[in-house]
Amino acid sequence: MNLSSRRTRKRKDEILKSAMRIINTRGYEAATMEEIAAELLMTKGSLYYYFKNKQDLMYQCHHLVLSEAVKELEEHLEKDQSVTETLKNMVDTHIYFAVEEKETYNLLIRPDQAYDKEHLQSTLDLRKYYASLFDKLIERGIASGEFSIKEPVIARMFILGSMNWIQQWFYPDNRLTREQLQQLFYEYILTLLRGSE
Amino acid sequence: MNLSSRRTRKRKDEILKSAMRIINTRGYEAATMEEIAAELLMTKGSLYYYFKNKQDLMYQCHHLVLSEAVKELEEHLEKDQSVTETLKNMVDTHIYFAVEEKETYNLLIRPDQAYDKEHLQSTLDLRKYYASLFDKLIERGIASGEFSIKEPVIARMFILGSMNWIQQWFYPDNRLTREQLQQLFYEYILTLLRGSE
Amino acid sequence: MNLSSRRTRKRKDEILKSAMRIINTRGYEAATMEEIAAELLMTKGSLYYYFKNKQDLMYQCHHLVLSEAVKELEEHLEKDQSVTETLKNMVDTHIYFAVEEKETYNLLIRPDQAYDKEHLQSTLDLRKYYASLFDKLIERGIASGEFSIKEPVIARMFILGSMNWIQQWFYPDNRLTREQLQQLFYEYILTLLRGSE
Amino acid sequence: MNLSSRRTRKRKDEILKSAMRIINTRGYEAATMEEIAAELLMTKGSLYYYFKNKQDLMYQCHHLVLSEAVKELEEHLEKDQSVTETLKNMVDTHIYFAVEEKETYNLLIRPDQAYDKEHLQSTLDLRKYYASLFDKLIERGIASGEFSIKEPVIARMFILGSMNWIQQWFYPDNRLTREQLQQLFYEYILTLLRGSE
DNA sequence: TATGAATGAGTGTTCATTCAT
DNA sequence: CATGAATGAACACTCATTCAT
Repeated sequence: MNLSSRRTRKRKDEILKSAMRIINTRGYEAATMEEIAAELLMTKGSLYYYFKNKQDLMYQCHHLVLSEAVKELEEHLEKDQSVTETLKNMVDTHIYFAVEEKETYNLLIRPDQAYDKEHLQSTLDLRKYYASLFDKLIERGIASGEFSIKEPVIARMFILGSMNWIQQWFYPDNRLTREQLQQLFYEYILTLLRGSE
Repeated sequence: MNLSSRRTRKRKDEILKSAMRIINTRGYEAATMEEIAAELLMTKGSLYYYFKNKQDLMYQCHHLVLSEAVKELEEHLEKDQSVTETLKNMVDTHIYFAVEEKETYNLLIRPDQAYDKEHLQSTLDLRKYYASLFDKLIERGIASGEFSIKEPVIARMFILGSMNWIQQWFYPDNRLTREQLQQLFYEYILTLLRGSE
Repeated sequence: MNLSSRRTRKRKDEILKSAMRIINTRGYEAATMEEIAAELLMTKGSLYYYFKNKQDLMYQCHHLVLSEAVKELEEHLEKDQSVTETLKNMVDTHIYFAVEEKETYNLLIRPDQAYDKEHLQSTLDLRKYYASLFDKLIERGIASGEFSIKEPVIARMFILGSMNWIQQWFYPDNRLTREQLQQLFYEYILTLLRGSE
Repeated sequence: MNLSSRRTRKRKDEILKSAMRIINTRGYEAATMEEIAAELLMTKGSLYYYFKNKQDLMYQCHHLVLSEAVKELEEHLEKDQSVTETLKNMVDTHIYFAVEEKETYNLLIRPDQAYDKEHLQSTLDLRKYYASLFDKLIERGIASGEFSIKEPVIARMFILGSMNWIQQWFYPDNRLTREQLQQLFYEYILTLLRGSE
């Protein structure tokens, strides 16, 4: 990769960061190209040098965050740790992204309305893969006898849902820090997966 | 209440029903006054006779559904049943609304952006009250020794989140009916609330 | 047709007239919705109450003029006149429209770029029908022995082309009025169609 | 002329050729600097080293083609041939350019909108000169008694118009090749110019 | 009550043009 | 010479909102 394309890459990333800030503040549809540009002291038109259109920009934001999260989860799964330790790490990661990246992360409520067919498929695929990483962990726990849960896939939906919803209500303060929240959710999930008896 | 105002009330309700259908199909921001009116064979302008503006219409939709759900929950709590039976009923109700009313119900992601101060406060208050009904049940379970859960309020967030998220992924089919889903979620929640030991 | 829809129809026609003026001055692509609206002391947005989009407005302009011309030609053909008299009338009509309606008429150079599939087909069909009216006349002349021309369809192209081009160069003044032009062109065309011997 | 300016000249010509291709495909207004540059594996900005602006580039395209056609016509006129032979040659040339160069050639419908005063005057002058070459031929025919036509200048307009319009409808195929078209048009024009008696 | 009509602020997008490097 | 990057004016189109009738 040459110098120029590296610079372009860097600028693109700056724009993505800026866009994410706006998206996480205003929401997907309310985020305007104008505002995103303004944050970077650019003009609307300049964005179109880097991104084909708004949808493209949005998609790349979404994809970037999701990819980073996926990478972290994969690393946790590959490490040689106990199932519970891995669970703690994965819960930490998921909650971290849910809290820090809010909208950009995972709460794009209507990808079918925001994206065209191609972008949509790619997004759904990545989400599915993301979810499958949690399935893998749960299966591992079941295999080792540590977990005992009915309908593990639905349970995974249950668990991810509870974590995704965090963005709706959680604002870190001294009464409840993110770390405490992560610990609590880990314990709830563990209780759930271990089963009642 | 005289005849004329009773007619107005009826018409208002029709509009609300129509608006809900649109909102649940298109989403909050994508729902246009035009489309809502069209469903009723009215014209855009006429809506403004009944509702001050779009925000007002949206708010009343939201409020109506939430109020109905609240009423059901209150009835479950008042009935003379065991804690677990009450839990099952409340879970059923919540999931029912989450699935059937989707967007109108509870997934207005950014009430702070959609509503002005007055409407916002009222909405947040109602939500808080709604949540408190679940808290009440949990406390009852703890008092009776049936439940054992750390930080019950956070746990309630956990539980409601997992149910709210259902709308994001669940489409009823023969592999998983709403009834089965309600049963499974009830069991998960029970496991969680009973605690591990 | 009720009063209201008659009023709408009238307003639509006013807009079409205004649009034609702009189109005939500025050209198809250079004509902006803004300018068309301004001429009517309306705002851009209002145009969209009457027409789906710019393409729709343009198409209806085009279609209106073409239809009027077609009607006139049909009338000429139906009248009980000699072939040469009919020819004179048809030439008069064609040149009249070409001069007075310029762009709107027939010089939409790239209908394939301006229109979507549906509008395009309809336009091409109408043009084809328009041309066929001249073919009909020529055939009549050939049948009666008054005309003698090789490849009559190509000859019709030749003739219509020469008339269409008039808009490119003709501005009526005292050296050459439209009536004189119509007479001259009629004679040229007659000479051509009668053949050399 | 030094080496450097010769190179510039060559590059300029390449750009003109490329631009013509685009213009003849997309049309005058739809042709973008971006696309023209892309065909040459250049960037938009570079075009401005060779041409002052888009108008300048367009003008030079137009001028180049027109000049080439003028040169050919002049050669035909200078050759020692019969009037009819010269006519055939000139018709061949005109139709050749009309078909092959389409838009670039002669169908720049609104030079007054595309060009500023200077470029416009120059364009109109060249066109006038171009037309005068046909006038010269017609006069020659009249002088020799071979042609008999009323208002020869208007007739020349008639003839050129019919040929210019060819681009609007003609796509060469086996039912009608360009050569056949050229022959037919020559015969039509000859018939016309010879007059009826 | 209801509507037809109009408005105007906003939004995404395009594209010729400029200029430092 | 060439380019990457940025600009800004223009444009089509949307939609909540208003108001006379």
